[in-house]
Amino acid sequence: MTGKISSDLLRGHTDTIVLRILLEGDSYGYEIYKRIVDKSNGLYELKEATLYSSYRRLEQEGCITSYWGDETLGGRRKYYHITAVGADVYQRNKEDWEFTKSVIDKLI
Amino acid sequence: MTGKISSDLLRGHTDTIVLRILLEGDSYGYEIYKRIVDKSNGLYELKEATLYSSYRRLEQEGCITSYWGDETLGGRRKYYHITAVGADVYQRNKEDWEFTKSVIDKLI
DNA sequence: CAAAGTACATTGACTGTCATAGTAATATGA
DNA sequence: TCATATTACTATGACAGTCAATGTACTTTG
Repeated sequence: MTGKISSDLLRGHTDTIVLRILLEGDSYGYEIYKRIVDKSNGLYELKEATLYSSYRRLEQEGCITSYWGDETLGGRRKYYHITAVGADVYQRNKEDWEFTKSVIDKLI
Repeated sequence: MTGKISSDLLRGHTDTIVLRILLEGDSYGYEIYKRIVDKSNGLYELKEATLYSSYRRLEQEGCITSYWGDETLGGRRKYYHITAVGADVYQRNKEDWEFTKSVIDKLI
């Protein structure tokens, strides 16, 4: 057991995981990153670059919107908010995951 | 539910699935393809091109060996045989999959 | 005051999947 | 018989998600 997950097995789940976190409330990039590391007990080592490209993708698709926090001093934070579209996509992705799991289990 | 699996969710499983089939005995490219379609009730629509690149990869890594069948007439068949290395890799991949499943389930 | 942590972002490389195309033989059905 | 489907293998180039590397800039900690 390597203790980390190959990026090929992660592929395609990043967006869903981000949406999942945003369902619990608005959050910003770095915090989302931290939440994922925490939630997976440090086992899911997805990289910041991967997340930022996920944010861009999700925003382009209308799954999330963004706004700057009102921190007047210190690092500015870009907050993300999940849209109705995003919630739908999350649900669908979750179902796809359950389905995929069962098929892979049959084949492996 | 689309009824098919997105290629991002499949990614990384092809090799393991091929190894799984070869554990049951030698087989050739096109038959392996058919077996996978069958086993998944047509739900796992992986493409031939994907499989052939998997064969190449697996052979380069020493996971499988190949030999031509002795069909004197008709389409020649290239048979694949799993090696000890391949069996090891299969086991490891299977464990990785179980592990990945649990982490993704926690995050999704 | 240096180092670590927070917070955002870009670039270009890598890799697995797949669309497309091609070759060539056999079997089937009209 | 002739067209079509099926079997069987292969190469090429595009695409997309992940990530390593790198950068900026501010704050906190030792």
